Amino acid sequence: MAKKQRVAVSPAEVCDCEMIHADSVAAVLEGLQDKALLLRNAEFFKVMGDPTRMRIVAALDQSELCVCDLAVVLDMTKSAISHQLRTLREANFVKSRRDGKVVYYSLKDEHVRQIFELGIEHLSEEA
Amino acid sequence: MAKKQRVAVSPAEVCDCEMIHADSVAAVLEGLQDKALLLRNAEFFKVMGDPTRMRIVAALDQSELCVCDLAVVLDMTKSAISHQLRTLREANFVKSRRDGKVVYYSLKDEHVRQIFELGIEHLSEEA
DNA sequence: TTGACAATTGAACAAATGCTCAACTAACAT
DNA sequence: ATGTTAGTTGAGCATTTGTTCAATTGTCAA
Repeated sequence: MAKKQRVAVSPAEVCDCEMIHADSVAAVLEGLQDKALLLRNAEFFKVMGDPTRMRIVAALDQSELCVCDLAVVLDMTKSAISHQLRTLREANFVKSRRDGKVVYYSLKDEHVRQIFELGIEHLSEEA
Repeated sequence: MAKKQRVAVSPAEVCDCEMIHADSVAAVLEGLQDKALLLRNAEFFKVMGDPTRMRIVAALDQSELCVCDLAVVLDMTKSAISHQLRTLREANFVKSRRDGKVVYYSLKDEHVRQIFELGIEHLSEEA
């Protein structure tokens, strides 16, 4: 009984429908990850969820490269690449080091490499 | 020598910069995954890269649920949920079964569960 | 058949996003 | 100092995207 009170407000007040399976809903609400954590997780996947950023990660997965090299590899302008590198940097996907006029980028950690490669693996299996 | 010809066109023609490290570029181009594969990979991550879809996946990771239940759990309208379920269905993230008026959704395979949970793990470690 | 409810769908609208272009900074060579 | 090249940045623009709202379909019960 006490458990049921976990659903604090009446469903009718917060959404446009009745609660069909009160038990399931209560159980899921109980075990569900923290909303903030899930949002951060979405944010993480979102970074990889862009064609250009995905290709940059794939390229850096092989070798450290400068912005110019990346522009050649992806066949895009330095500006476009640089904008996306900013996003990747802010999301902690890549790190950079400067040597003279040239800025070299590389993947930040195994973490990123692991997720990227797992995605590739799964797609390869499906085929 | 022959290897170098892999870069078919002059860099100046396809982007706005000179090639700084011809060797690195050639090597990366050589080993880089097929572009189409990378785009499909980006598409895959993109699906998880939305807060609502992420939360739906998290909820279904715990239990099969109907649209109404999901609406209560996420505190959103059935319509909004249904739209996102469509995206998830088309991307093969979830499957559905109908029982009378009610449609139940669940995660399609281990694949999805594995990637989702790997993301969560990594975020948890960082903290 | 009629009414009720679960779910889906399409149009519309606001917000977010990625690229281009031009201007700018940083570092080096002359 | 001046010029050159690598890289960054901000504004502008077109595209994509997520939610809302209203209308519609599907299923069951009376």
